[in-house]
Amino acid sequence: MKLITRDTDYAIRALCFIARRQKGLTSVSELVSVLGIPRPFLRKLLQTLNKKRLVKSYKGKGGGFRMARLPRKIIIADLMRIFQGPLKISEHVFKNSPCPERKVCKFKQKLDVIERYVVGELKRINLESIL
Amino acid sequence: MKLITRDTDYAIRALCFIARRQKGLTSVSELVSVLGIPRPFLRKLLQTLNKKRLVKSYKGKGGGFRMARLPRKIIIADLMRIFQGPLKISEHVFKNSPCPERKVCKFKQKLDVIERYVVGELKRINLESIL
DNA sequence: ATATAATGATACCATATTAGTATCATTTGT
DNA sequence: ACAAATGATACTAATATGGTATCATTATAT
Ligand code: FES
Ligand code: FES
Repeated sequence: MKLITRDTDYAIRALCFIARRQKGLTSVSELVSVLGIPRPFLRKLLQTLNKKRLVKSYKGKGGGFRMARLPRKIIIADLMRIFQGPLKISEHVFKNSPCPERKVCKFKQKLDVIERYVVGELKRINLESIL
Repeated sequence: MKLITRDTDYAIRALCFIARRQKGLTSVSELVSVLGIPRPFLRKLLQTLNKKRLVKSYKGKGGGFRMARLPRKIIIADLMRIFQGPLKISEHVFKNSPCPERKVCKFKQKLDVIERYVVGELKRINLESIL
């Protein structure tokens, strides 16, 4: 029952580090030495963060990454969607097709309530609030 | 981000069916034909439910399963623990050892709040309430 | 120009978890 | 004795997660 996968977790730590540096770039090498995250994995994460425009990358010697927006505009729920897909916790399933009873299922209804709360909270957590 | 695995899901459906039958036993064959769950898988689930004393099994011809306690005493959180292990959603991890910063980490603190809510709610859902 | 140090793109591999099967033993009613 | 049920247990398949490897591209410094 893991809400946060390692992708997301690592990405958050990397972003925290980058965000704290007000000016200038942060290279993968630096992040690796500080955070201890496996280099190729971290590189992959940063590349997707770049594609998704959460950071801006600069190639070439002296290059690296900087934030592409204010930390308070970086929402944990968005990071989770990027690395983990849609924020859904309550899909009853019937051999890979959605359960036919889902419209009336009381259990699903209760899970939906939980889901709404969880997703709501995750949308409220931004990078600034955990710096 | 799946809260409920298929084990648990199937188990709940099976229990619902068994619980609705006030008197007498329910066999795996019957459950299979009604619920469409793969037979050996369902058998495995019911065997663990029996070991955990949520149902009582009867062997031999004409045998099957019945509830071992009132539906309202069957708690979803317990089922999840049985099939999915401890109810934890917020473990920051650092290459398989727990993260050293977890005591002061603001993100973890926020996840803890979410976790307490979720687990609290899951403990409140019982079989009766979803019949 | 060229060497170097950085990221981009992509494909691949390893491990763990989840989902499902198979087989044989045991019990019980007829 | 036989048939119909569960018990125990080991195995296999599929998927998701975590991590590597490789080569291409870009920018800087000399
Ligand atoms: S949605 Fe199918 S039984 Fe709940
Ligand atoms: S508990 Fe380690 S960074 Fe949050």
